[in-house]
Amino acid sequence: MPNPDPPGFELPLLLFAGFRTLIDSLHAELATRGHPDVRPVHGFALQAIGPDGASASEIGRRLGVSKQAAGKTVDRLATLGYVERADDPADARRKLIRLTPLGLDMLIQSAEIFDQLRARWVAELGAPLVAALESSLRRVVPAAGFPVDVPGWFG
Amino acid sequence: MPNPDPPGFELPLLLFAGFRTLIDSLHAELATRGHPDVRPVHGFALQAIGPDGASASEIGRRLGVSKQAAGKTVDRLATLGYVERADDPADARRKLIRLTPLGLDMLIQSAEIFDQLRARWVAELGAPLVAALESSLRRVVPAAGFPVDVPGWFG
DNA sequence: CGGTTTCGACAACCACGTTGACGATTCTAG
DNA sequence: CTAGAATCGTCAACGTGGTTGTCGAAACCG
Repeated sequence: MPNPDPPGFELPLLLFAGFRTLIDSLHAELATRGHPDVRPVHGFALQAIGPDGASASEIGRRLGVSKQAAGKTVDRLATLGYVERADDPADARRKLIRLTPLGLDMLIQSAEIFDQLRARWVAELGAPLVAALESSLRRVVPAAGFPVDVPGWFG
Repeated sequence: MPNPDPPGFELPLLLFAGFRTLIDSLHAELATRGHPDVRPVHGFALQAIGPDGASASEIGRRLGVSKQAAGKTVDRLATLGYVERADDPADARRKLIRLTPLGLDMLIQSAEIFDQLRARWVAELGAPLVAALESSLRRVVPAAGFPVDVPGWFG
């Protein structure tokens, strides 16, 4: 019977707390920069759309959710003014989802804030420890590019 | 303008992916051990209840959610057979939520599986790297005991 | 050309969270 | 001791993010 010190349940808690800390800080900062209404889910969706745009089905695929769920998220993002739908001239079925300038700004700001947050960790822990943390995690998580399926994991 | 390598947005992704990996593995394994229907949220709730039991309001406080939300979760847990409600002899308002043998078993199995999963990381990375990962995170996350408020973070 | 696939939308549903309100009970001051 | 305040659990209404199933329209392909 394994009984290591510390107990195994601390590891997931720490990982989640670290993730949460970063996301919460990101959105607190985004709120002060003109993006008060954006939620974590929206940030991931905006990332999935990217500067080149994508169809709703494609977004769903990248996010690991159904096209219907992606469509709903796009609806909300459109309401918030972060994306717009345009007809695809090459395929009358598709609607191309594109970032508005506001959406693009949000993406740019997020990248900047994330860099600052990482820098804060470097200031706290030193560059080697942060690098070790990243490389350790890279080795232990199953290979997944950006399109990591984040939503819905709780349900 | 900070432009470190790797970019800052990789860090939260890695943390989340690490967390996700552990939780997914946990529940895949739990499913093979007689707990197929339990969800991540339920595991946290069971932890919040603990072997000594707790009131619904107390569970909500530990989880960082409203007492109403905690009550709903308790409902589902009771339906699944993981907890039972008992009148508190000392306070007619309270209902004491206690783990059933099934709920206690789930908690015990979870601890065991988490230990095994951590051991797997140790086998992959070596004990020093895993320890460094944990101690780094401990330093960088705001102090929070077990009752880390996990649910609802996405909404 | 016709069968199959894909796209986006609609509906119904579920899980999990929120506020606000409520009676019942307990705590606490005066 | 009793009146007011706080707490407990529950109910109702709602929001958000997910699911499946269905559907017509359009595109793809043998």
